[in-house]
Amino acid sequence: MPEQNASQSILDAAERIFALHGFEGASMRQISVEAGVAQALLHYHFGTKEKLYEAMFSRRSDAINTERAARLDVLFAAGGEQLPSLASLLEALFRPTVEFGHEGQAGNMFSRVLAATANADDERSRALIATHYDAIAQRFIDAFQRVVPGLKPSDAVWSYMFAIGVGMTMMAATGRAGRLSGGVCNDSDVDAVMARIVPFISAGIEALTSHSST
Amino acid sequence: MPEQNASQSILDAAERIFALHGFEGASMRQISVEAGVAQALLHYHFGTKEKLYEAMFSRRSDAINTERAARLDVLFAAGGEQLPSLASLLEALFRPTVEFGHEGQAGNMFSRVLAATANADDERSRALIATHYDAIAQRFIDAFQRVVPGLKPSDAVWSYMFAIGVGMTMMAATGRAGRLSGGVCNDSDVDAVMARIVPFISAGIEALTSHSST
DNA sequence: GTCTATAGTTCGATAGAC
DNA sequence: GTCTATCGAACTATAGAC
Repeated sequence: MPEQNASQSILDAAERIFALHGFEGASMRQISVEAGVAQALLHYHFGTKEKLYEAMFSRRSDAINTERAARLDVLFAAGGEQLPSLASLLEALFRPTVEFGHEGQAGNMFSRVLAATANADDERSRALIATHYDAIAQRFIDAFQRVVPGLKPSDAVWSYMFAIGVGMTMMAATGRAGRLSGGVCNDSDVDAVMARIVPFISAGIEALTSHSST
Repeated sequence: MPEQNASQSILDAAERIFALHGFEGASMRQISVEAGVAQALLHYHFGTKEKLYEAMFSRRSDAINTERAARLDVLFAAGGEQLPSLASLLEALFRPTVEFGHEGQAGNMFSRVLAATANADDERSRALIATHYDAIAQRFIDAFQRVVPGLKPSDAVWSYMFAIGVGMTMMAATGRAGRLSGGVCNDSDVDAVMARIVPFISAGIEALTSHSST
C-alpha cells in the first residue's frame, strides 16, 4: 500500500468517478470523498472541475501516446528494410490504451473515459481529442497508407475512424457481448478481443482498396 | 409548419437537448424552454426526468427496430430460395437508424443519443439497450451465421459488436473524420460512409471465419 | 497544504390557480 | 392541460483558520 500524495489520490478518484458517471454526472463532492480529502483541496490543486477533468485526461493519454509513438518509431526504424505488418500497427494502436489505462485499479477506468470522450460532440470533448489524439492519429493514418498499397488518403482516414470504432467495443466494455452470447464472449478479456479485432480490421482496411466509390 | 401537441414538442425538445448535453448535463428547464412550454408540463406528461428520457428513447428506437425487423422478414422471406447477401444485411442494420433518427430536425439527434447510450455503462443505459435492442441484435447475429458459412456462434456475436462499433462513426458524427482529412471526409454524409462501412465490415466478418483462436 | 464553513446558483419536483 | 410560484436539496466555488 504505497503512500501517495493528495494530487495523485485526487486524480485516481476523479478517473474512477468521471468514468462511472460522466463529466456532468460526477460531482466534486463525490470525488473528494473517494479521494479521502476535503472538497476544497480539489480546487486548491486543480482550480475548477473542468481543469480537474483535463488533468485527469492528460495524465493517461500522454502516457499512452508516448508509448504509441515509441512503438511506431521501432516499427519504422531507419534502416529497417521491410515494412511492418498491418497487424503490428494495430497492436501499436490498441495495446498501449488497454495496458496504461489501469494502474492498480480494478477495471480499466480511463478507457471508459476515453470512449465517452471520443464519441461525444460537446466542445470540451472535441478539444481534448483534438489536442491529445489528433497528432498521433495522423501518424497511424500515414502508416496505413505506407503498408497497404493502393489505399487512398481519404480511405486511410476512414480506416482509422473505423478501427477506433471497433476498438470501442473493448474500451467501453459494457458487458453487452457477454449478454448477447449467453456468457461466452467477454469484452473485458483483452487478449480474446484483440485476437478478433486485429484480423477483422486488417481485412476491413484491405477491402477499402478495391471499392469503387470516390 | 404543422401544429403538434405539447407531448410531441416536449419529446422533440428532449431529443435535441439530451443529444447535445447527455442525461445529466441536460436540464428540465432547458427542455421546457426549447419546447415552448412550462417546466411543470414536462412532469405532468412524463412524471420524472428519467421517464422522459425513456419515452424519448423508445419513440425512435421502436420505429427503427420495427423497420429493421420488416427488412429482415423480406430478406429471409419464406419460399425465397437463396440467402441474402451480407451487404444487404448491413443495409438493414444501419439504414433504418440513419433514416428514422431525424424527422424534420437538422442533424440526426437521436443517433447521437443512441451512440452515447450504447457506449455508456450506467444502469439506465444498459437497461435501455437491453430492452430495446438486444432482441433485434439476436436476429442479426443469427442472420450473420446463416449467410456466412463457417462463422462460429461466438464470432457472430463479435461480428455484431464490431459492426455496431464501426457504425458509431456515422452515428456519433463528431466531425473528426473531416478534421483528420483536411475536410475531404464527412462523417455526416451517410451515403459516403455507408459505401465504405459495408465493404469494411463484410470483409471483417469473413475474416473471422478463418482465424484460429477459440 | 489541508481543513471547516458557507455563499450563491441551479436543479428536479410539487402545490395550487385557472 | 397548462400555467406561476416555490420548496428543499444538490451543486461549484471561495473565504479564512490552522
